[in-house]
Amino acid sequence: MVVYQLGQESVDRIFAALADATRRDIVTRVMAGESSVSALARNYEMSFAAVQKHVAVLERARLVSKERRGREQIVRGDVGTVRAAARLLGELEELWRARIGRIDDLLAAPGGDAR
Amino acid sequence: MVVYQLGQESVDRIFAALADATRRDIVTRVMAGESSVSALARNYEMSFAAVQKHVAVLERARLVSKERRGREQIVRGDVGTVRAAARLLGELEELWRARIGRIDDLLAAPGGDAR
DNA sequence: CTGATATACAACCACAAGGTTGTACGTTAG
DNA sequence: CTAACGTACAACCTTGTGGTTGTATATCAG
Repeated sequence: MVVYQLGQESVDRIFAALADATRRDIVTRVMAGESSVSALARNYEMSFAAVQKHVAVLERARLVSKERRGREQIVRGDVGTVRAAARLLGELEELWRARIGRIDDLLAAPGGDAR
Repeated sequence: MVVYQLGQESVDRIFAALADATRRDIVTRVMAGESSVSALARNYEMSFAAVQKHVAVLERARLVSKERRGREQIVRGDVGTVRAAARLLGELEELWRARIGRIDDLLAAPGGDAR
């Protein structure tokens, strides 16, 4: 399995890409099954060009990839990037858990102020 | 345990808030241990007002909460929101897994094209 | 070849984001 | 009381974002 090592700008792009309901919907669709850009566009009430831009944002964030098939571009979801993002959130949870652990330790120490 | 049910705008705010390295750093710090806004501000090379704005963005996204303590505002991380975001990403992974499962089924069916 | 389809991309617009400085006000230290 | 500290917020500026329309190009059907 490929392990993703992400720079700050990559993380910026991933979360920024996910901060739009249309783009989250696109990712949802292509994770469930690949689709051409025009087929995706038919699902939304905006112009084809707008959808094309959304796909481009997702592509820059590596949340999806495109592959040309004849005159169509087939869009696929990239689960590795999703997992990388989920792992970052998991690390935040871990920090929180560690803090709770320390608080428990403090409460358990009768003298307190254990430096 | 409280289960978070998020509207689209809430999800927008959460991911948008996480799409900035300074804000991710703030969340990281307050998950590890609470801190006043001014103490946070000392870690960055921007103005106090800028950090204050970042905290406000995180607060609107419910990634952190503030509590006044004397003249200071104490910032704390909200692990529930982080978990809610992680769960959304988990659902995307789940869609992907389901798709892989279906592809396996197709490959396993000798006749193919089972409509 | 012709016409419809799928895409790419530039130009434009309105508005939000991320930063600054300046001002005001409540709280704590001396 | 006074001064310093911590915060809040408004005004402003520059850049980015999300949409539009228009034009160009490549592929497929007949």
